[in-house]
Amino acid sequence: MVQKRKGTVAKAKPEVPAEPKRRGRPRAYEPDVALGQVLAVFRRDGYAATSLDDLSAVTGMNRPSLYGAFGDKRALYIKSYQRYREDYTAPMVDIFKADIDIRERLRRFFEVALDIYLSGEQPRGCFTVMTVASDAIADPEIRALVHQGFADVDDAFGWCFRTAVKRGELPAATDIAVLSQMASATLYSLAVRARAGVPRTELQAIANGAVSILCRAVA
Amino acid sequence: MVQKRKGTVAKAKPEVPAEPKRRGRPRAYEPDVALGQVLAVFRRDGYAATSLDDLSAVTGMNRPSLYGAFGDKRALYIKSYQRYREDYTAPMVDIFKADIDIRERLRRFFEVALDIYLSGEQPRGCFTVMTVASDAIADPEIRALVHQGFADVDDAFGWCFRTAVKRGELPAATDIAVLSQMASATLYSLAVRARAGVPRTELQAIANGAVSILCRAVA
DNA sequence: TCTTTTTTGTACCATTTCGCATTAAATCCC
DNA sequence: GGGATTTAATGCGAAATGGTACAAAAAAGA
Repeated sequence: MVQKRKGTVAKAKPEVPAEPKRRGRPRAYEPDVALGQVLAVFRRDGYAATSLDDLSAVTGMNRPSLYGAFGDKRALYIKSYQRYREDYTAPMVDIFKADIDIRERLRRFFEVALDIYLSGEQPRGCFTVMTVASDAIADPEIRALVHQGFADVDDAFGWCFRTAVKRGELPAATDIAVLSQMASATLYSLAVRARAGVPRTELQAIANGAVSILCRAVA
Repeated sequence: MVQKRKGTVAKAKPEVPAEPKRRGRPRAYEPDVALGQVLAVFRRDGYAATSLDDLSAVTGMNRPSLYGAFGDKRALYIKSYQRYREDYTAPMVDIFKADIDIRERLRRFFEVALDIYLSGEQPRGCFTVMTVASDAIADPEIRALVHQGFADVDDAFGWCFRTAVKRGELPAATDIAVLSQMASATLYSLAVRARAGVPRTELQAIANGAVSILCRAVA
């Protein structure tokens, strides 16, 4: 039971942006928390291997509540995917804001990625890769999300390399598109190897090697 | 019905290495063919989303026959994985034997990979990546196969770069391990994007870009 | 022809899965 | 307090799933 404040000083403190004093029986769960738990299971087992009972168990919600709150399994997966993306854009934005050179920026980028991929007791990898590798990729809406994910990552790296060129860290003739896709490739490779159980030190070595190749001066 | 020769000139021509005139009712299927069909379904839908009924349907074998021939679903998956690896080592070996420079060798490597990843009416991607991204990766034996797959690919690229150094195409100081892992990363990236529906021309551009980065002379 | 051997094909079982219908509970508004 | 409203909880039902038992079929060998 989570009850937050009981109608004492309600007026002065809005807390959450909108809490319009709902009418009926109060929810026994926090939608955000539940979705986070759902995401964790999807990340562990993938789309097909996850049953609604699994999600019911992990959230403590029974199936009808789950259904009422989020919709069917497909809707739950899509919401989980969006949640995943939201969760991990914040730490990435920090890296963009930092006044650092391209090597350090890439290093931090891969470091955060490894945090994500290795989270949990068992390494989870990347939700996007898991989605692509599942039968869920046959779904047009999900495929569109994945494509957006690709583009966002490519663009993020593109910004990094473009900024590096502006700062004079890389030559003007740098092929930004190619480097970005190579950096993205490194990311997917880390995701795959991480989920397969490759230890973090080894993954860091791969990331470091990638940085040195991607940032070395051309002849 | 496939019957090959009936006891006419059996002695002179062994055809298949061992066909010891089996005793009971003849099989109504060709194990190799069936396993190929099983592989195709696993590649399309992944481990969890594939049911024994699906496999029964595609092979034309009923479930008990399937079970008797290959074992349970897990055994079927492992055998499919091994079959996948076997199927695609031959074309790779050809690339090793060819007397070509590193750029051409990598180009062909990625070309064959794209043939694999884009095979079928719907792009299938890489079995290894699909396995990693599924819940099957929790299985130690399957995980061992995946790790072997990683190592084999890294080693194959390693041989390519080592040979290139020997041939004077790359400087002696080349970090072969790093380049190999980058090439592997490119491969996984192609696999992921291919399965997500990225068109071949775009994938080829990525591959070409990777080749130019991996083979450019250092400063 | 009759037995033995191997596979096929049908049927079955226990469990899981998804989805929904219905009832019980908890809160707000009057 | 009484109705309205929203959610929780139980449970049903139809279909799918993995796996197996058992009898029929098709071949070889005696």
